[in-house]
Amino acid sequence: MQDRTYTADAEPGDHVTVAGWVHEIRDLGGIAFLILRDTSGKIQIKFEKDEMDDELVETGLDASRESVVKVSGAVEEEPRAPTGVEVTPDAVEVIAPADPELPLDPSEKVDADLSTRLDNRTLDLRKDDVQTIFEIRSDVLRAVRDQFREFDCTEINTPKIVATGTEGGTELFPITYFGEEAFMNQSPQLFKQLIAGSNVERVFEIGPIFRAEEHNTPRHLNEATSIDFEGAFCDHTDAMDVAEGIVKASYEAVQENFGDELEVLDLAEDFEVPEGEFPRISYEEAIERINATGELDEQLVWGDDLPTPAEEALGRDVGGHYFITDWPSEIKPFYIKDHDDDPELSTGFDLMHPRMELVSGGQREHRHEKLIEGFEQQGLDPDQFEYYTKMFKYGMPPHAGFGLGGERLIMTILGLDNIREAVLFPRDRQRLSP
RNA sequence: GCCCGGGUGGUGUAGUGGCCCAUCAUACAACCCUGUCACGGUUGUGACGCGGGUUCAAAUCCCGCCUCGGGCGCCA
Repeated sequence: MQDRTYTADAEPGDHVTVAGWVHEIRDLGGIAFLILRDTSGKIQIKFEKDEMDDELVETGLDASRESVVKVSGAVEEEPRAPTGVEVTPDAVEVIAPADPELPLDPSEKVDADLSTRLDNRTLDLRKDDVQTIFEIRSDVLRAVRDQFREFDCTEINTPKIVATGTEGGTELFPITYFGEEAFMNQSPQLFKQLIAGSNVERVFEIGPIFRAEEHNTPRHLNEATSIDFEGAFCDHTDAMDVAEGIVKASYEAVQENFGDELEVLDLAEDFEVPEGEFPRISYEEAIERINATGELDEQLVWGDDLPTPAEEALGRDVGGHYFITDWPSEIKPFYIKDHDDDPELSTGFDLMHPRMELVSGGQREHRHEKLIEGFEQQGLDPDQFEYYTKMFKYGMPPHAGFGLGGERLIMTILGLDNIREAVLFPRDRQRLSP
């Protein structure tokens, strides 16, 4: 439709053809208004019954809500119209009628449950705030890519069908690959390391990860988008700098490109760009601070993983993004390097938002013998990972990286209650369709 | 995987054994209304997740199943 004008571009004095959905019809008697909605916004179409062709009026006013219509007419300035302009139609065509019984209400007079919304995502996305979530998601991913390029990174794509997992076989979705057992990849971890070890050196990937865990929470998905970084000749502090830069660039993009929308929409009321450097708190200090809050029933001791209430208590105490560094080696995976001067301490770090963990990263073990030892210590068979370990025999530089949960980033930026709000078609324990 | 709490018109809800051929909002239909902007008014349409049980009587109590939400563990 080359002759179609977006509703937002209709200027007084123009004769336009607009096309979109019937948002609402308000019939006042002698005069009636049809509100037509497209991706750019809404515009009012005026029907004066006594002064206009009966058939045209009937076609326009008989259209059910959410039908797709095409309207041609003169655009006039009209202070009484919601957008200051309205169209007096000379032609109306219903292109695709909608069943009057809608599975949810896109005009948002009545809320729908999340599961009803996800079952009818097309209609759900016709709401301004829902559409804006995904416009923002798109822009955040653009900003993330731009920022990685600032950091001299090359974007890569690694396989999602793999022969072995990253950390064993328990959380993987098994599939059949030409009669052989294979899995959906839970993380690009091993592949991105193999590329960082080439002279590409610094890489990032934005792609899906698959986890077969049967959790059912507002912050977990079985298919998620991972934002991964890996850099040769980087240590864990460099990786933290990159993670911090990526998160801040995301907030800045939202502020710059969607600041006005956030003001208007019922979305992200508490939005603010994080200021200053993210504090880097050692695991040991984190435990002390959590215990000092007195919010936990039991005191934490060295070696404990941090349970959800502990993370929340520390989040309230810190009041913004922060890193937890220097985790005990035993609770971090085999590919994370220990500190040279203390093998009990790892270079692993997490980047936390007060609500939840966003990033997990660290410096990697690049020494072949140590890597093999690590496999054995975690009860994994190094032979199964030979495609990975053998490349550590041919000059693997020190390197570091992280994985950032893409949906968690969007969720925390916008203050969404449920991570499913940040995915068009989420995959969770119960949902495989649509 | 474990532990809680739910499923009532198209949508969102009220309703803890009879007072309910089930409330309200929205939607839809009809009528009235010439400037609405969540238009307003009147009338009407439309529902107790599935199966079994208890009872004179079940949306309501019990059992099983399906399904949704939340918490925990673990994670991004």
